[in-house]
Amino acid sequence: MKFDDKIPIYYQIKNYIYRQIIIGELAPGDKLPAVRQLAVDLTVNVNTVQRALGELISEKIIEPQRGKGNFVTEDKQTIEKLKKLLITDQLKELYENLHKLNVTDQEILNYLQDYINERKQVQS
Amino acid sequence: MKFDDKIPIYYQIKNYIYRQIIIGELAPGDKLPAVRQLAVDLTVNVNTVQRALGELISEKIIEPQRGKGNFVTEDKQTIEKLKKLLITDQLKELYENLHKLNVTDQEILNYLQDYINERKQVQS
Amino acid sequence: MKFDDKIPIYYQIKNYIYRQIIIGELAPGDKLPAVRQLAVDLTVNVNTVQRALGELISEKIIEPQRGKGNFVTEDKQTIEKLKKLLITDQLKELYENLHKLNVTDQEILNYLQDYINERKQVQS
Amino acid sequence: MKFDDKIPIYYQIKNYIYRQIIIGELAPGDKLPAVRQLAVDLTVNVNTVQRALGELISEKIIEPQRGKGNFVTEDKQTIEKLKKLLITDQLKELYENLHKLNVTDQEILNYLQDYINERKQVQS
DNA sequence: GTGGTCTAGACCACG
DNA sequence: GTGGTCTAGACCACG
Repeated sequence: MKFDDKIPIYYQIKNYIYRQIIIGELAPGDKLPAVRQLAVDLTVNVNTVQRALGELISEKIIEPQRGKGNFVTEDKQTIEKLKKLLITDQLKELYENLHKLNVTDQEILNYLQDYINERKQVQS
Repeated sequence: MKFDDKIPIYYQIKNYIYRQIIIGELAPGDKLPAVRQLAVDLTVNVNTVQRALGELISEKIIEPQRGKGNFVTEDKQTIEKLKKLLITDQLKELYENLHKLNVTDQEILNYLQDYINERKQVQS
Repeated sequence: MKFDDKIPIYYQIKNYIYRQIIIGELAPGDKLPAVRQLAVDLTVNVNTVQRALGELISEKIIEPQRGKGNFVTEDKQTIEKLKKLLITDQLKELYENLHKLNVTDQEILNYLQDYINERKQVQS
Repeated sequence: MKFDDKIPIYYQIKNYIYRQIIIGELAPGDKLPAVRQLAVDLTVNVNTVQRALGELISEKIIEPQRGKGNFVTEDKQTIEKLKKLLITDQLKELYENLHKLNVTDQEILNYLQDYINERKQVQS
């Protein structure tokens, strides 16, 4: 995994795990890879992983079981809320950043439509 | 100005100045506020402002004139390119982040449309 | 049983058994539940129970009999002393912690009286 | 400072700072000693202090100012609530632990009164 | 000088 | 094997 060096790594790991849960790669009740395994997979230090997991635990996204590992919350509502929150955060950021550049609502939609079309063409 | 404490402040200042230039708040050839003034306005340390300006200078977005201050580039094409780059970066980030959450192209557009509509309603 | 995750579980199990003995749930000479049974009851690993019992044995609170199990000491004085010790430890901890918050002797008593009164009202 | 080796050090540091704030040793708006200074004073590692402070920050008890240090919240209500919470937690723990030993409400009060009297005598 | 983040490595409680 | 905590030491952003 590549990290953006402008943002704390533990923070990017949090977002990575958020995503795994939302797309179902990690289902409710699933055990996360061992902390040390995650550290190897992500080529970061164990403590950095711990920091990310620590925050996820305090957010009730994952639940630790002593000596067994960390598990994705069984509460599907929590996950559903998380998904909506992440999506809205993204939309909000795009919207506000483009508005600060004096781009109008309609232009934002057009730009996005164009962007998507271009990606399709490149792809095909 | 509020800063996101996950991202270096000097970096956020750079983006702030990019925006001022793109929306014409700072026109080509305009003199930027004095470094010390910017530091006061942004409630930030002078060194931090200097670091942001240093990078803008090496990117040719602004040009220093000895003893006079810093001036926005006269090259309108550079500014136009900058604007496109910033917009595309935003779109790309939204698009990729939502795709990582398994949101389809059409859904992205719908979500954005919904988001914009909701904002309008709140506003009015 | 719920465990405080800031304190070693074996330590909390020790206190749990202390209590069972003091309130007579486990009388002098009584056989303790089998280690494996305790582990199930407390939803804890057998090793953890063993560690707690090991310390209780070295404190002469319980006595192991080869192949038969562990038995509560017959020495009632030992139990009586244990009770006084536990109570005094509790009082000492309360007293010292509140004194560190600059609460006076009289205030401690008042606070406790108030606390007890409130509990009664909630109950009734 | 002496630490109880059954409880995480970072947790004991949190409580230590809680106390300093409640007794006014650290007043609202006061700057805390530098992280590295605290580490020296408490003879623990800087990271351990950081962990304690990190939690105090997320609890809004202290506020970090980038590059300047950490400051006690100016919100006296937050501090007042904290004090009440700490006292109630102590009372609750005493009460519940003694009740588990079958000590009655009246006995708890008597024991505490006796304990306080004894301490006075020893002192004088 | 001040806090924030990270790495490397260790030891412990628990399963 | 698994996570939790801690130490020692480093580098960076910011003041």
